[in-house]
Amino acid sequence: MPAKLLVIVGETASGKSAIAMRLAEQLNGELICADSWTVRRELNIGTAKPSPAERAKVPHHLLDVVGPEEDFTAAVFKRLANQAIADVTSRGKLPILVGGTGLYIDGVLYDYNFLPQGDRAARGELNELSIEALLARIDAAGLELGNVDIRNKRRLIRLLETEGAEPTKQDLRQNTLIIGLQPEREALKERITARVEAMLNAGLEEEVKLLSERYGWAAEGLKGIGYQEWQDYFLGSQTLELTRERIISSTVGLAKRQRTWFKRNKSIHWFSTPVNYTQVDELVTTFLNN
RNA sequence: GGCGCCUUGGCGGAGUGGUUACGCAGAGGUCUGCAAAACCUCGUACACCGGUUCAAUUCCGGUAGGCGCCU
Repeated sequence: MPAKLLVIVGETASGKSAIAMRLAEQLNGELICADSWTVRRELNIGTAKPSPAERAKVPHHLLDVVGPEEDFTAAVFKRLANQAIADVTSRGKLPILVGGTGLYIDGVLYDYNFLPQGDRAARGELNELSIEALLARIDAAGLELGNVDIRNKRRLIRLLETEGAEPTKQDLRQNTLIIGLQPEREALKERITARVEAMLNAGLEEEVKLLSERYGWAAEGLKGIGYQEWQDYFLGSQTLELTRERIISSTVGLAKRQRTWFKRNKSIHWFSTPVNYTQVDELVTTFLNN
């Protein structure tokens, strides 16, 4: 029987951090961040990374584990997250997995057997090919398309890389409680707008400028929301106002895709926001006492 | 008052006498080593009233609103 694990999921700006901090302090817990962007060093303001003050109050794991230009994958995350969970548990504390990157979370909770990693150079070459050419290669290799989306290049490339191997997953990890936060649409949009405003006031422009100069726009870390939108601005072809609008709109789009991802998970206990803490506490207490 | 031009789905913006672009926004969805990624699906709108026609958003006339010029 694996150790108890509390999980908090939800779309971006749904208020996950606040409730996670609260529960961690209340339950003597430590946070493990399941976020594909806060894992990167130097991306601080644009990723809404927990502040030094918050990190001093409650230990946060898996922040700042790779540089802005390095590769990072869901499979690596899974390994690190499992190590962190074991570590926190071994010290008698409660691990709390919190984040909005659905694939990372599911990889841990459902024990995905990530298939072999593709060769980087080969992937680059395959990327140059057309859909037709990729389909021809798949056919030549004798691979079955199955229900792979044939209009999605990445999936076709992945099929070639894995040579048609079947991925597997397990049932939900035992001793796991998943709490989901679902804000009302309009409220979320307001929260996102306010957050982007706060990022700008906190010096996002300067952060992006430094990073783009140091690593270049092609670096992985500069491709994220809150970063790539600045490229045109620095070229002088886009106003600050429009840059702001684009960041907000990308973020809203992200929230929507995250919602879609979590929606299909029937094991999540949903809470609308503002969160009713009494109900959450009740649920968590019952979980921990069983 | 006279003459001319314009009026397309939430916004922008094409176009056609019959098969009803497109972009953005919005909605729904897929998802196993790039996931803040990549990809898929969804909108019968043509100001109003008549007329011509087998058929009008598309042609003709009028009405309303907007824009411009003239007296």
